[in-house]
Amino acid sequence: MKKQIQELIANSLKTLESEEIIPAIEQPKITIENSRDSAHGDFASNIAMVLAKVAKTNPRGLAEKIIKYLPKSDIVERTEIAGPGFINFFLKQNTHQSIIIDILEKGDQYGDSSIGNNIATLVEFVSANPTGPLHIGHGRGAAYGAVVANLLKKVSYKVSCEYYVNDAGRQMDILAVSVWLRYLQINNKNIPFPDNAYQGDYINDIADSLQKTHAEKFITTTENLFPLFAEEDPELKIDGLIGYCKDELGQENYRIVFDEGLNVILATIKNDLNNFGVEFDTWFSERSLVDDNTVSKCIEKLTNNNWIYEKDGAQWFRSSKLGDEKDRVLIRENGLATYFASDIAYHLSKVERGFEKIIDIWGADHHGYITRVKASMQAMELSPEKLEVLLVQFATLYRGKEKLQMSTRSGQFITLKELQDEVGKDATRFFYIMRKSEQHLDFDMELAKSQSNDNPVYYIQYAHARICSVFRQMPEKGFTYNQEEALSDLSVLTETHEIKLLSTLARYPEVIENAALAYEPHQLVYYLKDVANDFHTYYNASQFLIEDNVIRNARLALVVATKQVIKNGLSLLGVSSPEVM
RNA sequence: GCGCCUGUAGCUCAACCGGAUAGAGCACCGGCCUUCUAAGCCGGGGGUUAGAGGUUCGAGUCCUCUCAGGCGCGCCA
Repeated sequence: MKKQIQELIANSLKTLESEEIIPAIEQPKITIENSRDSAHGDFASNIAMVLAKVAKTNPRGLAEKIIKYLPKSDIVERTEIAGPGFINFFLKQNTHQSIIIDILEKGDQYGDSSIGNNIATLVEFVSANPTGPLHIGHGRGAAYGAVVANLLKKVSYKVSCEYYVNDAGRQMDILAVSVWLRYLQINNKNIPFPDNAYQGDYINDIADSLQKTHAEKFITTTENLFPLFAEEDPELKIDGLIGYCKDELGQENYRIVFDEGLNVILATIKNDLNNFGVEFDTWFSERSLVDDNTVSKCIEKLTNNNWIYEKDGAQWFRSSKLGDEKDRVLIRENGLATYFASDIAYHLSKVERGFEKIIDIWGADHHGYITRVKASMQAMELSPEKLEVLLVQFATLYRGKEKLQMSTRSGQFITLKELQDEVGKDATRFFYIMRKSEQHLDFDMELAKSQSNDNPVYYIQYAHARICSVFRQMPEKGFTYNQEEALSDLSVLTETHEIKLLSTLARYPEVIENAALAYEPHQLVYYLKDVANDFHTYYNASQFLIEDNVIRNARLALVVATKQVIKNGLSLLGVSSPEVM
């Protein structure tokens, strides 16, 4: 509808120019707003104020001329000049009412848009290290990423969701050592366990299952193990243990222990995400980038193009030439590639797999990382503008006023699963995305539980359930609903609350498009609150199940359309639309 | 110290590429259930949009500075 009004104005301006009433001017984009106040009509444009200066006239005068030359329209009832020079558009009532027909025809597809043009898009999110179960911070990224992906799909981006599995690197070695030490402890209680190894009970579980499947296969002599615990620097201590573990077990057995930890934890993660309603198309292994030489190819290419130099025994990438604060190490003195090196290869892979739009969703603590990844894409000639990095602030967990410190290594954290079990899936997902993603989120579990009845998610779901209830009661009360007849005579929907609800429903496609293009699920959340509010108000003001056939049918059609929009919106958020509450 | 982000009602947050009188929820006060679910609706109080300048027809929104908070500044990931 906005587009139609835009065209009307564009036409008028063209006429004004050709009639030489105003000079030929370069036109800015004509913006049309939804009026906040119904006294200002349905839509408003500020075009007269924007163009007044270049047209060398005053805004109200220009507005008058624009209105005079507006082409006739089927949808506009009248226009008005208001305030400093706004042009307000009042729509004909049947324009409002016809949205019901549109909604009921399109059903689940109402709100779809083609603006994404089937552009191949990769959304990578969560990607937590598989060193433990997902905690509450990951949950926010999971909910956010899933909804962003849903929104983009709705507006015709061809979306693939991916989880990058960091199955290489030191953290994973620490995990393997943690498992191995717990395994050894099963047979020898005297073996110590370092503070900075992974403490969680799940490590014991993995060790137990290792014991069950492989019995005593990984038990080695431990005489040389004990002295390693004497090392004072905890990081050196754990590195010493890693080295010892690798040497004692040998490559093959070390891999078995390592993979047991990886696979068990990854399975837990997958399971928790599925239960949370978050699914991935691909699970991309970091190790695979090393194994298939993508990493080394990248290093080679960068070296050939003089993006790499050697200093202090390490290989450095000249990121400072591309906007970064300093150069970054790709290959360490000890010969191992850094995480950043893998990431360069990973982004090469993303481009090589044909993705035109690459969305990375990271925790906000990684924001300093953006410049160097873009720099690396530049150096790799990979069009860094394809990459869009979205940051999600961490959620801080509270129990009442008590802030819960969390760290994966210490094993003290509330998992996503526990949160979901306690708060419920719908409320958890809704809570996570009802705020702008770059805002801090204080997730108070006490509050989330105790106030669960006041949670806005129920407000919206309640509207849906109420509508379902109306239709359950209908036959009991001896009424019928004839949709065909309803759609042929919607003109009886003229009450204030009806018009309000109709115009809110008409906004849905625009909301989806805006929310998708801005990667802002919370826009949809706020919109759905509006829909629910308009409906509840209407519900309290008007009776739907009444004798008058024409009015009853028309009202029920409006109510069905409302139900459809709520269901479409909630399903994008991954929240259920209950029929009974 | 440098860089990025944030600062809106008592609390938690909105405000559609700069638009009209800055809006909701919670909390507080007052109304509405012989009528489709009161998990609801209606009304009321509550603001110098952290502060000071600037840009223009017009600023919560853009620019500069100050203050306050968060995050980042590894041959960790």
